[in-house]
Amino acid sequence: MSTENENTVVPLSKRKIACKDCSLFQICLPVGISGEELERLEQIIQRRRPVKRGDHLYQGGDQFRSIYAVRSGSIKSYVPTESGNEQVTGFHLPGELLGLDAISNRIHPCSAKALETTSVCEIPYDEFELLSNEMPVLHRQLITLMSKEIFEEETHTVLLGKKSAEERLAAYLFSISSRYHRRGFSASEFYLSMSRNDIGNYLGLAVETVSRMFTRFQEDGLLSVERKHIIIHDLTRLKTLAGAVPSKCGEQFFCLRNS
Amino acid sequence: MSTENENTVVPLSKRKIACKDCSLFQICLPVGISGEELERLEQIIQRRRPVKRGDHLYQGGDQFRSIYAVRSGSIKSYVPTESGNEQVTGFHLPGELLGLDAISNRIHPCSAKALETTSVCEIPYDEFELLSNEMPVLHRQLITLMSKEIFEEETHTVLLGKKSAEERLAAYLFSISSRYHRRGFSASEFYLSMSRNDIGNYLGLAVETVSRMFTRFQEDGLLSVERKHIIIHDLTRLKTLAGAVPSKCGEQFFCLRNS
DNA sequence: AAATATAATTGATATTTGTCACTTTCCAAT
DNA sequence: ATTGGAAAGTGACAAATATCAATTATATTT
Repeated sequence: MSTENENTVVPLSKRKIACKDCSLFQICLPVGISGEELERLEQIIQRRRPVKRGDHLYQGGDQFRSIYAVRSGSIKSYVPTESGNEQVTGFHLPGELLGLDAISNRIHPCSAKALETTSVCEIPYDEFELLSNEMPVLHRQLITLMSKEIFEEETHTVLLGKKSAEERLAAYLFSISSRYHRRGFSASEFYLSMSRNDIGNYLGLAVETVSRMFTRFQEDGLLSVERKHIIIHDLTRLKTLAGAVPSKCGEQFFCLRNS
Repeated sequence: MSTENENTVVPLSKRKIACKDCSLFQICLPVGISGEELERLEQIIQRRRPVKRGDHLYQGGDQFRSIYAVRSGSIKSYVPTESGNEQVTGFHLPGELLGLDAISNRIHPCSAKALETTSVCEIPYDEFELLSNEMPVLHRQLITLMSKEIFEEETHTVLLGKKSAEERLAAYLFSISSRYHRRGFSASEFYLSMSRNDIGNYLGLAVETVSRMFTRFQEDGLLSVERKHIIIHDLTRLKTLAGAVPSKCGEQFFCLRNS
């Protein structure tokens, strides 16, 4: 079962850091939400005590109660399958939401596990719904974020359906790089919080293949890799290696996460 | 460019068939929308003249204006890539929506092409938005449908990431069967409106592999296939062959489309 | 700090599926 | 009805990646 009730939750409004002061504000709530609206939203947002590496935010099959926004750290979403393997469906970095796939069914189809010590904002969905009746801007913002998520999933479908192992890893690294960059971190140097196993799983590749690709990229001088520490030497070439981009969308494609 | 402006559009309210009389009502608008609310929604819904096989509803890169619901026929969504190939991202049967991936960006990342003569309801998004401000139930319904779509995409990610060619085709046929069944058609006998090429593309397989799998299934007595005409002889075995299902979600998984 | 378990890497080999070439069947246009 | 072209099916072969096995490096625990 979920660890949901084992952690103390504290209303965000009673803590020092409010949304308007949060460094993720622009990413998490990009539309114009006015001061008063923001205050009311904050009253329902709860900040959980940080979850430790390996802890679950929720598990597949759990009742759906809240959606979550990552504040710091990172979360892996995966579909636990009967056979015991899992399929990793996504990684969530600061400013990104998770749990959106459970709204319709009120049951989490995925599990969500912290890859490191991670803190999240919890948004109890029933309260969010209630508030949204008076503040349509909240619904609109959720719809926008869900549309982005659908787009991201399609992008991943292209990756799994069309790309070679090399293109997959390149696309993956480029995506992580862009997302970190957006958050004010270096685009060319970062730590991967996920294991090679998780990366391979997410990309539909064997761990060994991921290792070999890292080795190849390093031999080619594209990047330096030492375990989880990555330095990209040529971002342009990385993007090229990542391959096929939807035509006509042009830069839109790569900039979506950043807009 | 899009064919969007080449077709005559007629307000649905001026036509004989209204939502409440539509056989897809339960599928397209499953939540309780009251009589008055429905009428107001219908006033903005437009029914396009049927689109012919091969015609586009919109193309990748087009400006986003509306979301669409399929009334009859079928639509293929695909990401056109620079290299000229495409990645098929989904098939839309009667009662299903498309265009949800374009809401955030206001540009269609995918193209949508009719697989046969198809009629759709067009929902101009700006007007839908305006109406939703007064009728939060509309927003709620859209959010529910988007959540389902995200879930479906995750299911497809599991297919592409973990399943063998045999499992992929079995899962595909089972999905189509369930969706037709839900619409009051036979679960065991149907026509596939999409080509082997499209199926293979969608499933991340070569056309030839799809052909071989059909042959194998037929030799095994699982089904009869004659071009696009399919008769499933053993739905239970088909479901078993389709393989991995998220644990704990149990029947939820397969019943989602039906609830 | 040592011991143990976990994760990552590398090489050798196997397997699945893709590619290519060709044939057959079907559908649509004349 | 005929014909041309696309779609589907089949076999032979190739290639990419998975699997297996072994080693090394790195965390984690005691």
